[in-house]
Amino acid sequence: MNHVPVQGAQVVSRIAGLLRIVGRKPEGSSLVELVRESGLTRPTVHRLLTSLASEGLLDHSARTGSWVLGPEILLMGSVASARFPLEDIARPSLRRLAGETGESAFFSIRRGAETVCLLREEGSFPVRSFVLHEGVRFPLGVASAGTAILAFVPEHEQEQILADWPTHAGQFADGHPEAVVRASLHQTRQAGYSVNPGLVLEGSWGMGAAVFDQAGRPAWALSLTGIEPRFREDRREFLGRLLMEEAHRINGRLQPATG
Amino acid sequence: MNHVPVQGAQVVSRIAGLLRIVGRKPEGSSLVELVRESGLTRPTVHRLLTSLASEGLLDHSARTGSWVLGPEILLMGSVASARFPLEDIARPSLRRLAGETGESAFFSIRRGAETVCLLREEGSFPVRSFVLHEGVRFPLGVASAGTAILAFVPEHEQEQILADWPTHAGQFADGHPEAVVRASLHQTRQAGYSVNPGLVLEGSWGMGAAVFDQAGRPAWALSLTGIEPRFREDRREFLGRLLMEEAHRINGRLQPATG
DNA sequence: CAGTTGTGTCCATAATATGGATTGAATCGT
DNA sequence: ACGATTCAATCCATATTATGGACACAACTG
Repeated sequence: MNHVPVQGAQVVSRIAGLLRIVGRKPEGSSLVELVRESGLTRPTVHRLLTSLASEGLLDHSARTGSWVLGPEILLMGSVASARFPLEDIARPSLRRLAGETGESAFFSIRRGAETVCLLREEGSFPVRSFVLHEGVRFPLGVASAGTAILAFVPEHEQEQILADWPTHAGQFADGHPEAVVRASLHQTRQAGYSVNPGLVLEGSWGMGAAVFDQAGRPAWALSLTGIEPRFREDRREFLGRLLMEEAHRINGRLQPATG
Repeated sequence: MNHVPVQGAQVVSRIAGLLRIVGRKPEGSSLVELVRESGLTRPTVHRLLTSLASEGLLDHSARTGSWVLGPEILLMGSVASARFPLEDIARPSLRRLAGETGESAFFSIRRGAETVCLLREEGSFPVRSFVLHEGVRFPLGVASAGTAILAFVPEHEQEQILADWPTHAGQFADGHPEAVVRASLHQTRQAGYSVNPGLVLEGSWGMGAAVFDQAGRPAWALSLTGIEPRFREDRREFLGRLLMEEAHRINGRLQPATG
């Protein structure tokens, strides 16, 4: 949880943190889980959650006891997406990717030093990975989407992240030694697309391509995931070309996500 | 702003209020506007906005000075919509409605004693009303969507709202005397669809049909808007039938929005 | 260039959120 | 069947934290 409250109102920071955690999993989170992840005390978390729920920002499933994003978030999200017409712009590409490859296709956005999965389109192939779904966050440089984006970020920003790699990578530091990441970034710049050979979860492979905003910055990514046998050498070129083709169609059509 | 902070954390209530106000207009709101609408003092609003922006929940356009919903809202909205697959379920109906009628079509949700516009699909007819768009809220019973929903709400809830109609209707009380609303509700129950003969804005007509959730409650609505000549008597039956047909397709397919 | 309107910042004060402690409910293991 | 364990909910004295009056500044306006 590397969020530095900037000034004043740290309640805002706490609330935002809780919302983010709840928003990571569509099925929601339990109180203890939120206490653990947020680092706050139980009474505080409980009170904030209750208040947020009474405002409609969260929902509390009495049955399972889990907290999920509420209807007001849905409403606001609907308004926010007027500025980012993802369904219109990215969805068709995901449909084509999933359709032509059979794998599951994803659309992610860069948020600071993270990527967040925004859209998912299931493929037809019967074995599917559920590591990635809407709301899942990875540090930049981890997983195919984050690698595709980081590879095309300005060098000084890249170095900033790599300089303190273990901290940045957090729980993924083990499976992603700095040298491997650097090599992967280099490879990505060469090929134009990234390959994640099951580093996040063994056997669960992925490939990604960066999508650039109007200002030419890598702000989004398309990616595919599936099991290892579907990402063998001979198929990679085909998948990579497809990803880059679709990324190219979206390039420049989405506003930069400032902030 | 009829929001009663339930317990504890009233900052949450303030924050939620601000987010709601910002979320009413896709183009965002200015600081003064937010101060006026929220009833808070300027420094407080400013501090909260700044904090919210630093968390990515809002964006601050330095150029226009207006505050808009930020990328984090988009992300969370994307996750929340996994629970309410509006694009999959409601969008096709809107496309058909707009396509077959030429008018603009809308999908709204009931939130407590309000309706909130969630989706908009522009029609082809060259004169279009922009009274209704994503994020716009009306008191239940005002505008065609709110009338369609209120008409099928359990009678005691209906009476609860009508009992204190002027307060509930707020700025719309003038154009919507209680007697007119009662008649309109009755009419809606008879026909199955609602008609708003330009009560919100003269010349801007609308028609709506309620959509019921799995529990059989009127929780959503489809509606059409356009100018008066397009809603003359002879065309209303056609539009009403179309609305009800599409509403019927969606009925029961959307979860109830608890809270 | 004085008047107006809107934005941004400071800081003493008071109000508000905090969290340790307690109780209650539910699930588990033997 | 029952103590042990885990999780949820609530209370309330305390001090941390948000508050808003006052001030400063910038951008228009007539």
